[in-house]
Amino acid sequence: MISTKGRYALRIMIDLAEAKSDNYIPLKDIAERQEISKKYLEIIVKDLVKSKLVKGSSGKGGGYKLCRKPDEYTVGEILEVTEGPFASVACLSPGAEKCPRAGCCKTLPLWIEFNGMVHNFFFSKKLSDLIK
Amino acid sequence: MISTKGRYALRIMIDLAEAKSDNYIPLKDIAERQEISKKYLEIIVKDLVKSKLVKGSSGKGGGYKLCRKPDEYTVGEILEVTEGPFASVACLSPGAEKCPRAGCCKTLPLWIEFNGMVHNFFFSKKLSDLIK
DNA sequence: ATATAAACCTACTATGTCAATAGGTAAATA
DNA sequence: TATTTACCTATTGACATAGTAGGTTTATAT
Repeated sequence: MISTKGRYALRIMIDLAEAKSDNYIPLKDIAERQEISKKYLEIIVKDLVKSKLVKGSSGKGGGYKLCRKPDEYTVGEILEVTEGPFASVACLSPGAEKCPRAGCCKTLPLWIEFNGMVHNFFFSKKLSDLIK
Repeated sequence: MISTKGRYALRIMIDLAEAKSDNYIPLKDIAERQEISKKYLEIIVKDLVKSKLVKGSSGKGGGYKLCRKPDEYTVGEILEVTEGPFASVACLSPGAEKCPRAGCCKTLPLWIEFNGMVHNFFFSKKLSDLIK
């Protein structure tokens, strides 16, 4: 289940990618266009800034803009920044204590295969694929 | 993220599918083999019984057994019974109030495509594929 | 008949995550 | 210097997850 954080992050990125000018776009404008609380978007955009997906500029005339061209972002990296790494089951999440049953687990190969498929899906989609 | 309920349900089904005899298998045995609390498995197996995936028999000599052959179950139906329907985002879950932005949402096609892929993955895998 | 072993049933609980809200401070521009 | 914007810390209500606890009913073996 993709949470609102990831989905809203993607919408922020799309909104920025669709901007005609090279100016910084205030979050207030994005919030209005996307009909999402600006306060909540602040939390999300902070993750995007921290991960160098967007850059912010304070003060009058400030806002946010992309750091790269839309075809240089994958959907996967945008989602991972806000949702954490893709892991369909707990035992596959990075930093999980290794399961003592891993050697004999009949379901593990299924989760690994699923995880790989999900990863591949999102990392082969680009931000530019979602525009227009 | 697949929760323990779905994962344990799958392990119960695999355990039953691997039983040599046609006898009912007590949950106590499954719990010991799988190293999962029997009490918790009771909750999960109840869903499996309710959905006619397994049948139970009370009393001495009782337990659980499959209702069909292992190749007649899909992994998808087992997971859905315990986890609820697959829905990668809230707006695609059955019974969700329809989103007013659906018409112009740039991300919706992505979620629909992803959802379809996940659904197809799990419903084309059979229980018998996980054995041995 | 009766002891036993099993399913079946209802309720409770601790913990954590999600989806925000609230109220500020710092920075840059007009 | 007023205004606009990003940036920061803390808090909250609701819900889901992952169980635990203790009992009742049902069927079999002796």
